[in-house]
Amino acid sequence: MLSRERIATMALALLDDEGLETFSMRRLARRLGVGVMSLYRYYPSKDELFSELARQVFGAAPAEPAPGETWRECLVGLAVSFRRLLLAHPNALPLLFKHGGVPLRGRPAIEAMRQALKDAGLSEPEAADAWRAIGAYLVGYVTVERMTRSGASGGATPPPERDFPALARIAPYLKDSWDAQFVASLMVVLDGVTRLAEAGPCRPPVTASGTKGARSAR
Amino acid sequence: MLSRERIATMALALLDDEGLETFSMRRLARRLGVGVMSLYRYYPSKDELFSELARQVFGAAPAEPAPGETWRECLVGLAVSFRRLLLAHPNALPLLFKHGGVPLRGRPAIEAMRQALKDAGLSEPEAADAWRAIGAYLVGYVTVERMTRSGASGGATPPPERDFPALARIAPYLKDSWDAQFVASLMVVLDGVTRLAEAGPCRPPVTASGTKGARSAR
DNA sequence: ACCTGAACACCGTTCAAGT
DNA sequence: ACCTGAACACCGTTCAAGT
Repeated sequence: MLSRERIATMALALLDDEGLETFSMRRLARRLGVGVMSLYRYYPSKDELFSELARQVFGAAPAEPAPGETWRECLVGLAVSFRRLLLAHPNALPLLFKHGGVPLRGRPAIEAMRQALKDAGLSEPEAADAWRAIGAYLVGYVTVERMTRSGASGGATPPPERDFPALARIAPYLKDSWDAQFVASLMVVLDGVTRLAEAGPCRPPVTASGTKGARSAR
Repeated sequence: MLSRERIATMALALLDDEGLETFSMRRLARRLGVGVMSLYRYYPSKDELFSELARQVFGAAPAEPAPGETWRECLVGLAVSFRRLLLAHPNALPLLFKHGGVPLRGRPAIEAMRQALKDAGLSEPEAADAWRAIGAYLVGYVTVERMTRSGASGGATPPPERDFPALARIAPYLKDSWDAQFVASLMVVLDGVTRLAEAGPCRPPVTASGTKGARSAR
């Protein structure tokens, strides 16, 4: 018996196994042992199915900030969680963008991140700048990581799925260099946030003088 | 008369006009007024053609650092240039990753960036962390920008192609909010680099204590 | 209610010709 | 030398049936 859930589950498995490029409704149907058209009773199109997958992969309940954390610890925790979420199904990463109907803005983890920035003492516009810096870093790092790690495309790169403890012992996790470098470079970004915070809430906005020397591209 | 160049030029035009999703060898051939198979005399496969396009789009001569710039000005200039390069052909951005044979590492702009970081007083490993932070920020920001700007997919989003002067007057450029926010958040990252530089060359590496409180994703 | 085969308008690419 | 049509093994999706 077919169902939306059974289809979505198998679709995610197929995506993890074979990659986005070779995914097709016909292959999915073959795996489920049904005719292609049966799928269309449950999802009106491939796009709708992909939207569901995006929701399932990236809509996972985000980590709750632990009480008593500094804003920095909170941001590191959220960033690490987010990266693990993205890497859990590496082949689904492009779906985050194409089917971006995922409500990123309202999600608790995102709000927790904004709150952490406010706790750091940033004004509203400063927090927005910091938020974009961190968000772009996250997306960019994982994108580059996915594309660089073990060849250019496709192959299922099983993520380090083991749970790492909620408390301090993540040193072994840091042995893997991708993980370590992710955190190390994140520190650079967070140092920038620290500097913003230290400059106080009345820091003047960025002016043209700060961008002197920008040059045309070609 | 067909040629590698004529095919590549038309392919880029087709890509800019209609997006990556709907690009096909058959459509390209129709646009050139030839049979599909003629294309295969010049490019052995669609993948090879795409590699050529990636080289053409992202291999453009990068901006030279102006003499007398501070490292910060240099980095801002390079980042802005790189973003404009990526946005010049937004539909080609995915090619940068899929056909990443593009020699990013050896390119002058990249080396200039590394040099700017050394000028800031960073040690070799510090420069590597800072480099990854900036690089991930660039890729992430442009990726998010591309996916958010004017709907989810496809449509040709003509970039602001006007040349802006090499000297200070880039204030009008900053009127567009994507541009302004790109620079503003880049400042946060660069503030982090400044902090690294101020801490001196002997700053201890990131330790597990800095990542206390990281939590599992689900 | 639930599933499906045939058909349509597409793909990328091979191969054996055409000029 | 340069180009090509027919053919193969694929796509997503519509539509009119089958059970």
